[in-house]
Amino acid sequence: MIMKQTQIFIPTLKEVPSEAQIPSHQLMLRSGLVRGLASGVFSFLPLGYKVIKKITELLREEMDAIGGQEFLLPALNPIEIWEQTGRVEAMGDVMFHIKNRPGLVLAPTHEEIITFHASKHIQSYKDLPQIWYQIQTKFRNEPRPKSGVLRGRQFTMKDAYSMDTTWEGLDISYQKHYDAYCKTFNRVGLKFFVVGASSGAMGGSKSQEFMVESNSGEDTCAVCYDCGYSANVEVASSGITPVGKIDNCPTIEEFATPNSKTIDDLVRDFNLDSNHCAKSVVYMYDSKPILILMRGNDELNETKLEGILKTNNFRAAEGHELADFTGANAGSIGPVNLKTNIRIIADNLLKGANGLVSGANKDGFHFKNIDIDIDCKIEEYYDLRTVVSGEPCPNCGKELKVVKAIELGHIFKLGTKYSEALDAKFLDEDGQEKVIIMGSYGIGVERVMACYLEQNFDEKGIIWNKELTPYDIHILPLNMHRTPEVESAAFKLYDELTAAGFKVMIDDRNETAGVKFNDADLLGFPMQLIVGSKNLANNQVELKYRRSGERVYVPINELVEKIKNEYV
RNA sequence: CGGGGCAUGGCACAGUCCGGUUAGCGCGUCUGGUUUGGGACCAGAAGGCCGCAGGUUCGAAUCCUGCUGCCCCGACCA
Repeated sequence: MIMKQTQIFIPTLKEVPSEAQIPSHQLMLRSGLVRGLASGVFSFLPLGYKVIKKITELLREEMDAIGGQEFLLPALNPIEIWEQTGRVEAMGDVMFHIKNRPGLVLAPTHEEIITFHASKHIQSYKDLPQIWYQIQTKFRNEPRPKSGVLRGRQFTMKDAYSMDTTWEGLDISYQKHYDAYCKTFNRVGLKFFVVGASSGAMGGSKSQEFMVESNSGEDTCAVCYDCGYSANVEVASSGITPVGKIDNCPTIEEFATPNSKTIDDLVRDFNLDSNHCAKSVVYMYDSKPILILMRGNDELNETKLEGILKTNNFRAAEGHELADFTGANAGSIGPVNLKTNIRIIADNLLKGANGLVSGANKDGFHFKNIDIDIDCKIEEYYDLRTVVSGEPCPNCGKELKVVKAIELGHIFKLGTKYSEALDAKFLDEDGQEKVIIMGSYGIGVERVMACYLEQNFDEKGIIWNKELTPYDIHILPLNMHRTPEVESAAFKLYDELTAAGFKVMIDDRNETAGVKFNDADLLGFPMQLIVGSKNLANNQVELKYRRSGERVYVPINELVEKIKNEYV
């Protein structure tokens, strides 16, 4: 069948539907790739499904290349298997439960099912290692679906699982996936970076996330594009210079600050350097107070604090608690002259600092010329602050960028959590029974598409590349319906290009040139072939490259060869 | 789950505060004609139980109550 635009279902929209907030969602709707069906649930229309199929094919190629074997596991799962690993409880409300068949749940991921099958059939070390993967629909009852296809209740995931006999084997399998993921995302044409991550409810040891920088993202990461350092801002550090000592600093002295409640007030009223204004924040943990001393303009990172306190059971102290423990209200609290004996920790940047200004624990008064070594009782110094954009990279010293990011893929060293729970064992060379050592590796298929769109569009519409585009070439015959020579030339080119292996769509609609140009730019296939009577008179057609906008006039008999050479 | 916003032809919106014949505009769609290299013009047309259910009223898109759905912020997020 000839791919005539009049016969292909591509419901484009001139205006942006009000429900779409982010570029990828707007573009998907406007160019007729998807339609929303319910919150977090989407239908893929023919053009969008072509893109999905291209992504999944690419994923298959890269998974097969590392020895992966494709499965198709059911989305409908017996709850018993999930109970054995304790994840019914761990997943909580995220897992959909079937109401009129209480023994069944909808799978939010597939570690359990893979391990179940492994436990039945993997018997010997000779059966290992294995890499099993699938591309399948997942169901998660997200509390708040958002950002179009980025966070849905139903989505497609390429999930892979490795099974090894040893931890060294797991390292190898993990590295294979790491490399395969880099290759995949490079082929797709995404700018991405990798960050270390916590494994959360998945269990296991090491895990890394593949991230794409985007304002639509839900994670915040610090990235250095020079040396490749990257980390979630929850754990990121920077190479910023400590406050340090100044020479000939006078001794500590109290002074009245009646109108200075905040660091900014102090800086303004007394012409101070905010870096020398030490900020004190008081937290309560396990019913005990702790005073945290930081540079005045720094923000406390609660994830880091959680690591230090070894509990997530903490909160900022309330007003009356501040007065009870320190002797002053917020705005005049400091590490010196505290009413009660409380634990004090400080940020690394303050180590050895002097000349500091901080609250006097007496409303309306501060101390100046504080020497932290002489005047304070700091129990320990830690990295407590949140990294800010522009600070030096802790690795190479170049500028660090703090960016929002979308999580595209996640790789885990699972270990034996699932194989132990589901009794997936094998006999080793010595006849010893051992537990299979597993890894788990996921990529969100729709997210690949959305991330690509977030990175590849302009005011006119989408800019597809060869790897993902639904069609390679868009033929735009102008005034085709009244100029037979245009029509015959356009269809002849269609045949030749198709025969040469390209996916071609021909805009045979009876529309004006402007309409065709604008729709072609919106749909964004890499090349547009404009066939008009003027150029045809010179035996030429116009070739427009969507990404650069460049147009060249090509003799018809050279066209196929030219495209073959260029489009690789 | 907490907070906020929205719901009127396919899309984007006005009308709602202050109730009153046939609910309006732009885009899109259909018909005819004129156009024809960047969303063209003229003429005509189709398409709405104004989210759903109750209530108030002589009369409800408009006021009241309940419900549902969608979007945003937060919480949450293998």
